[in-house]
Amino acid sequence: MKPSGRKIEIITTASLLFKEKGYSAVTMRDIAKAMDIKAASLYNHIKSKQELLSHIIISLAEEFTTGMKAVINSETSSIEKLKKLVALHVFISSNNTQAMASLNNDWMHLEAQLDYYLQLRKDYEENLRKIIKDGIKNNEIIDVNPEVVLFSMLSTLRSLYVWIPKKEDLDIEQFTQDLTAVLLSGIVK
Amino acid sequence: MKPSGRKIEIITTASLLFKEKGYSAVTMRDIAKAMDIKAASLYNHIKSKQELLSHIIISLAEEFTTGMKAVINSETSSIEKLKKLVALHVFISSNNTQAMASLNNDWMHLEAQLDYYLQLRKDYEENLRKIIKDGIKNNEIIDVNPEVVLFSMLSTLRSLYVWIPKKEDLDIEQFTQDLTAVLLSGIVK
DNA sequence: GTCTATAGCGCGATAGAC
DNA sequence: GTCTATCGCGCTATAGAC
Repeated sequence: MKPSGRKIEIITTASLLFKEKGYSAVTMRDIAKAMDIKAASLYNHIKSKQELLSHIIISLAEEFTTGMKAVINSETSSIEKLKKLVALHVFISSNNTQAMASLNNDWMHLEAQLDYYLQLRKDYEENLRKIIKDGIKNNEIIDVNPEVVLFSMLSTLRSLYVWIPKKEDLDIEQFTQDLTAVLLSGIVK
Repeated sequence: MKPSGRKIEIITTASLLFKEKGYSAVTMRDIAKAMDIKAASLYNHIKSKQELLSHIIISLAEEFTTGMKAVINSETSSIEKLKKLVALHVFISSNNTQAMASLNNDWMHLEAQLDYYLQLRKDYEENLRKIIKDGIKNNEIIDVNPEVVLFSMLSTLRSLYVWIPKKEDLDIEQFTQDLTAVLLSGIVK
């Protein structure tokens, strides 16, 4: 059930504003003004402000879930899986820089879909944790607390949306390579 | 001008709620309710809601600035400076887990002090960038895009406040060591 | 599909009693 | 130092004209 036409425009505009100020600080009047219409007109296309947030966050979260499934089902080494995940995050983040902000910062304002979101998030983390632990068992990854590795990787991957749009003319291929190298092999010579 | 007594309690309560829902979604009535008083009573101790946010963010930002100055003035290798910065972030974050949330997520709602905050933040990043670039020149750090290193480190360090309180009985010493190892030397065996 | 008008509510903040 | 009462405003959302 992909929304279309005017509704897409509203969602896109909302994402942009949610990124700047956060869901709670953005009003329907702000969204309308950015589209040069009146706030009441928005309701001809959408049901509520909450519906906007919900659509933005859930569709992105499901995209990550789909990507994670593909990685898990690919029969490669743990390190190779981590490399695929870095690429997945760079890909999704660079194509959804605004929506990623809501996913990261406004999920707590979800209402009906909050539990579903939390489940997707928990499953994603659990899958990543398993990849890391398997890598340690396989002797592919150093024997350090897997929680520290999980935290460090996820923090960086979740912040990509802030960083990517700041760098003009970013070569995504090159960037993915550099980031993978730094995350996996560190920076010490 | 350290605030004292009841004012401290208000700031502490506000930090806690700001972390849960963000500045804009927290009302003065929420803060008052958490303290078992009425919203109007808060104004006997503070000037405005904005004053709360401003105090929380600016005092923390200045703490980071002070820490960064000490690191820069310490005459050691670039790698040693990075290690000190990891320890600085772990130290400040573990002692201010709530306030760190506002620093990271609600700075855009600052009014009078927004420009000052942005300056502190810019200076901090600039100082870290210089440490990294010097490390590359010195042959201490691998020759990769310094922006990627800057981004990756800062993302992880800025997320510590989310992660630290989730781990009960965290051994801060051990954690700092593990995190430093992962950030500097990577995870590949 | 957009408008004007407005309902119904909650917000930050103030006044003044105790 | 906390209270009750309230001001003035902005919010989401709806009703109904065009």
